Amino acid sequence: MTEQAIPATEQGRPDAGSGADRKARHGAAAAGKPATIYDVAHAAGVSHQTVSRYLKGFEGIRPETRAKVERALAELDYRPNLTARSLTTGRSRRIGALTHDIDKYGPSKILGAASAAARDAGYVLDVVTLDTTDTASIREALAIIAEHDVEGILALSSTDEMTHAFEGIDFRVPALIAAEPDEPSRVQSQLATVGMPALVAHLAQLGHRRLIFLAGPHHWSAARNRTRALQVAAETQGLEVAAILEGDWSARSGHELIRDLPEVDATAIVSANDQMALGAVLALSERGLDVPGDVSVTGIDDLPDAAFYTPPLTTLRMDLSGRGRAAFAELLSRIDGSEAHEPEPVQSELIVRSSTGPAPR
Amino acid sequence: MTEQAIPATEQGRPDAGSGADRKARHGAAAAGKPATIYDVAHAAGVSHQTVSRYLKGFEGIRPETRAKVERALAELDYRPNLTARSLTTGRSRRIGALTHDIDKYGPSKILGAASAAARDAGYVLDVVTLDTTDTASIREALAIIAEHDVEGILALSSTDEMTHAFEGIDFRVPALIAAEPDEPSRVQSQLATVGMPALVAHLAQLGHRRLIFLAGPHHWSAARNRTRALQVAAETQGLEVAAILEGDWSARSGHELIRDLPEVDATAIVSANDQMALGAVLALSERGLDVPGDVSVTGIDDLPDAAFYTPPLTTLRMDLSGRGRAAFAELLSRIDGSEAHEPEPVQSELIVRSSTGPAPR
DNA sequence: GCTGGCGATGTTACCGGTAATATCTCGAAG
DNA sequence: CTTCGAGATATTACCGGTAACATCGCCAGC
Repeated sequence: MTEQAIPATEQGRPDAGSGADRKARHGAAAAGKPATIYDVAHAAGVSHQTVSRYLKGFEGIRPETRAKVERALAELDYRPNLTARSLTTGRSRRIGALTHDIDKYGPSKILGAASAAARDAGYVLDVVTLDTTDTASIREALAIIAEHDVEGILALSSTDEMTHAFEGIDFRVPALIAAEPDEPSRVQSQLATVGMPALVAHLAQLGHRRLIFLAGPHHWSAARNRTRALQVAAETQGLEVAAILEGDWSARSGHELIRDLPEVDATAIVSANDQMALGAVLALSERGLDVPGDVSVTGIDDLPDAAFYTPPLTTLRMDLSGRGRAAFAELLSRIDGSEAHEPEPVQSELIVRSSTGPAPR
Repeated sequence: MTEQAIPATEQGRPDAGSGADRKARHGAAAAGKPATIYDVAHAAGVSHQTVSRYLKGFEGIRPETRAKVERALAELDYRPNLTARSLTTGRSRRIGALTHDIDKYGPSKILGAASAAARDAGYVLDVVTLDTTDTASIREALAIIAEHDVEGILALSSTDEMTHAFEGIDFRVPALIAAEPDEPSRVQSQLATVGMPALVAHLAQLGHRRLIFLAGPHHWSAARNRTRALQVAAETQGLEVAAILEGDWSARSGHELIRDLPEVDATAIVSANDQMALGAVLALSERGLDVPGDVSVTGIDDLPDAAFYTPPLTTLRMDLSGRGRAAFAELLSRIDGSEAHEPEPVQSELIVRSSTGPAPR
């Protein structure tokens, strides 16, 4: 299948003889280099455009032509060069993903789900991590992403800095922050209407009347969302919020907040995530308080590990994977202009385990 | 391919004035479209090649020309188009990253570190996740990555399937699996020579003589590595390994393995990671056994949360970030052919907390 | 039998860069 | 005063695709 096998069929050139080696490159695809559509076209004895048409699924190709192309394609193990394609079409099939705390469960879970959804849609995620949370470093990361010619931008952590960095930038491509789907809420938050009330009701039913809330960092919209939901639910159901303490999502911060409390004047601690709850449980036991004997503790998220904490944690299960998928789907619909089917509201479900029990006398 | 067809008019004409609109596109960068070097060249009144030279840092440009280019560059807020550049240079500044379990702490931590290292080197990571561990799906993911024209490929989980999928494929670019740096070991594993012996010595010193090992899944090279290290250390120090039970890294598996044990005939449980240790602790307490009063438990990794388990977990801290950075550095050196400076051996350090204590009588 | 129309395919232009080559300008040497 | 050479800059080709346009062959209609 080498070059000279195609005799004088060379298209429009009169001097068929000597011209044969002029484009030796397109003969038997040179050493190791991936085959191009020109190689395929040459091997099939058609024009590159015919190959391109075939690849696009164009119907009007005669069966015998089609067969030749298919054979050449298979023989040369052709793989399209996305770079070249993207240069003309502007479609790079790449999405920029922006995140810090990728080693934290939430963002990485969302990332994983978004990435899987992306792969199914033929996209890959260009991940750029942030060292710090300041707006400047976010802007820099955005610049890197922009150079890489992505079709959309997805931010995986919804902090104020992120929101701020996104404002006033002309991305030229769709960009969105994968926030909890309810914030800021157009529709009523499912967490606020169902999940959190259920959690609070659970505590109320156990006789608790006073609780301490461990909040997430205030610059995260998800944290504010959860705090607000708790406040509303507690008020509605007549529970008193003795204190709202702000942590940073980490177990360490949950531990420190409870450890440094002058006194634990509540029978329940509600934490904005599971990890702070984990730290709180440890701090309580260090203070000689039993969970759930003296104090009940709850989390939010339902990490896979939360079922195996000692004691297993009562928590609100949040569908983070769904959030990642939904975020990607939303972005995708904005990219190709298709109608975004209303995202199914993310469910939060109360999971009762042994970290909650009857309030002590 | 004959090119004499060129209208001949364009070339040498000196009529600078009227030609201005010939390429109106390159005038005031059309609506929203990013500026190209042609736009910049036009604005600066030089050729696009001069702009390209400037961008490459070429020295021999006259100061006044340089100034014009700089001004135009700033004015148009020029950003290079990586896609176009990569088409000619073949350098896409992209690395394909392959992973499953991205929501697990280990892989995501490694990914985060690799991504940060990549960003510092001007690269981004194209992340493709895997649903399953089978070779076929890995191959498919590799095909996706290959189309996206990456300069190197990094696999973040070192399972046998991954190794197998990598064999016999001509990637045309460097590819490596981010294994624990010691496996298969050219140099002696630091875990085997320092970390694990220290852990075992710690237990021996507390009077333990019999232990149960919770191993990771055997198809992970890291799991085999850890198992072997434990066996050697135990034998060397005269401790008996009562059983080796294989889990899947998850807390759930650790819990099940210990829960289903007919009897716990050992005074210590050594787990191949922290999460299985977490599950083991819960199972022990459900069996009425106190940690560390009746049984001591240790992990490996030192997850951020491990210090806040109840009780806080004695573990071997592994430098996963270092591993991610090292993997990327190694890949990068293979890409640009530079000499790979010998990777610093990843340290493992014994962290003693309260999940270990004196062996009971 | 000429011509219009259409289906199938080929040719050229273009995307935005970089590499290779050509041209232009000037100062120094002959 | 030429000529030469080197530095500075401009022109052209090319990367591998897609889009737009051109061409070719064949059949139907007048």
